[in-house]
Amino acid sequence: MPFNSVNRFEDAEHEALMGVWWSGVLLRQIARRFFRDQTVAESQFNVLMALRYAERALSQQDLSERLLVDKSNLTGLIDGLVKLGFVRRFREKRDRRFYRLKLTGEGVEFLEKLEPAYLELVHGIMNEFTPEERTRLTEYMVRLQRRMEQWK
Amino acid sequence: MPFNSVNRFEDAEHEALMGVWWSGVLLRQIARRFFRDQTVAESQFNVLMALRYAERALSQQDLSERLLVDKSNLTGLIDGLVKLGFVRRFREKRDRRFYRLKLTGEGVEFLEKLEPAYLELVHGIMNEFTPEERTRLTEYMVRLQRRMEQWK
DNA sequence: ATATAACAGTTGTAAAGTCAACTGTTATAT
DNA sequence: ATATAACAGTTGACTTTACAACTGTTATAT
Repeated sequence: MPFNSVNRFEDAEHEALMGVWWSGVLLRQIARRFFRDQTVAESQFNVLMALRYAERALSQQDLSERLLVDKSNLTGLIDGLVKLGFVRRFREKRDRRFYRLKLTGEGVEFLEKLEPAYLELVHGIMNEFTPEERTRLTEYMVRLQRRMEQWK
Repeated sequence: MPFNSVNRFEDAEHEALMGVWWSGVLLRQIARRFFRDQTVAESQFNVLMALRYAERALSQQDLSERLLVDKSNLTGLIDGLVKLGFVRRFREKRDRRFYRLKLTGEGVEFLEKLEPAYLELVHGIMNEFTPEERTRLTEYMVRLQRRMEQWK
C-alpha cells in the first residue's frame, strides 16, 4: 500500500491516502516505543483508556467494536490486566453471557501516572499544527473514517 | 491509543491525532480484506510496489527502510515473491553482503493486472474530498510525518 | 596487518492480530 | 414448549510483525 518516497505513480488521490497510511504506520511505531518500557503494552493501554472514558461499564464485545480488535484478542489482553490488578470482570446476573469490565483504583491510578508523559508525546507531535489546522485535520479524519466504514 | 467514540478526555490535539490513528487502523483493515483473495498479501504487494517505483534496484535493507518493516521480515516476504516468480535476487559481485532485487516480467504483469481494482478502491475512498481538500490533506500528512520522524 | 566496527541478510522467539470453531447462555419463532 | 438462532466469550491454528542474536562480508583504525 505505501511507497512514499519515490512516487512516479502520479495519482493525487493515491498520494493523499498513502499519507494517511504512512502517518498511521509511524504513529504505531512511536506508540510501540513509548510503551516498551511501560508496565502495559500499547494494546492494553488502549483497553484501559476505553474503559476509563466509556460512559458505562463495557463488555469485551463492546471493547472489540470500539477498538476494532477481534474479540478473541481481548480474552488474553484482559487476563493480563486482571492479573496486574487494573481491571475486574463482573458477571452480569441478568445475562450470564457477558462480563462488565471495570477499572480498579489501581487501574485509574496507573493511567493517571502515565498520562503526563503520554500527553507530552501527543502534544509534541501535534503542535506542528495551528489550532485551525488541527480542527480541519480532525474534520477530515472524521469524514475519512465515515467513508471507510462503508467498506467494512 | 484510540478510543474514538466517547471522548470525555477533552483534548483537541489528542482528538486530532486519534483521528489519524483511527484512519490508519481502518485503512489497514480495508487493505487486508482487499488482499485476502489476491495472490499476494498486502505486505508483499507493498514490496512489489516499492520495487516497481524505485529509482534503482533495491536491497532488502533499502526496502526495510522504505516500508518501515524490520529487515528480518523481508527474508520471508521476498522468498515468497521469488517462489511466485515475481522477484529475483541478484548477488552483487563488488559487495557480496547484499542482493539487488528486481521485479520480473511476471511481477510487473501481475501488478498491472491488480492496479485497476486497487485504484478503484483508493478512489472510492478518496472521492470523499474535493481536490482542494485532498491537497491540503496531503500537505498535512507530509508535515505530520516529518514531525513524527523526529521521534524515531 | 590485524583487530574491531559496521553492514546485509537470516534465524528463532515472542507479541499481537485474524479467523473459524467451540461452549454456554438468552431470544425468537412457530 | 421446543427448536433454532443469536450472542459473549474462549480456544486453537495461523499470519504478521518486531527484536535480538547469529553468520558472513566489507570498512576502518591503529
